[in-house]
Amino acid sequence: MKQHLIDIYAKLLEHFGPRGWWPARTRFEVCVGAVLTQNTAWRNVERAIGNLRSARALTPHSILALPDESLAQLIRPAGYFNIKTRRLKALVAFLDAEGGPTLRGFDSWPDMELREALLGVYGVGPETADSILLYALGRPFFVVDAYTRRIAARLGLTSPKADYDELQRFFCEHLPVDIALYNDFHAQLVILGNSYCHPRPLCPGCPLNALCPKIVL
DNA sequence: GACCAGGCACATC
DNA sequence: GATGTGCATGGT
Repeated sequence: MKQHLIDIYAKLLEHFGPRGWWPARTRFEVCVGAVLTQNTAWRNVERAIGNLRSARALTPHSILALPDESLAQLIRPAGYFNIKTRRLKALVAFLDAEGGPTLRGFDSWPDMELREALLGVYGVGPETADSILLYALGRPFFVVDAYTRRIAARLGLTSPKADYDELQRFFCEHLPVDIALYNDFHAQLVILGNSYCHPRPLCPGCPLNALCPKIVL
């Protein structure tokens, strides 16, 4: 199985090329995007981030200084704007207080302690925490999302009902601990999900068909 | 017009 | 502990 997962990654890499993720200009922007993309299509997040950039509100202090109503209007295209206003402010307050403007304050934190602290922030669940840990802070946490769950289930690797921790454990147990691999593998699963696994059945032409006969239509 | 999208907190049983 | 529900915009 260990080799199997690596083969799947190799096939994806060959097909899509390195993804160079996360799509953000700064580490802080990764954190903002991680909240805004909760249960939301990325193109809508891009509009919201574009609005924040135009308003020069892509810094911790500017976000914290904005009245809730103003922030909500800026992030409106990303949906759930009232909830996400609260979540964004809670996360930014934590990042600013503990990590400082460059997030360097986190450098001395052990991995698990940092994850627990993030999970304690309002609006930060396991996927948001792991996205921030991996893509903004360079920590070795495999990110599980809807695509990961769907694709792993279709490949017959995990149960469709597997919860977040089970899926994360599965990938971690069957992959070497490698931040660059975790980074690009997740990115590959997202591009695969967007390309072939939408809306429901896996399509002919999926680059995984050659490796995984179970998912051929 | 229905359904879906890179979740999470909270209520209820 | 498991399951259900609210949150909301924009694309297909």
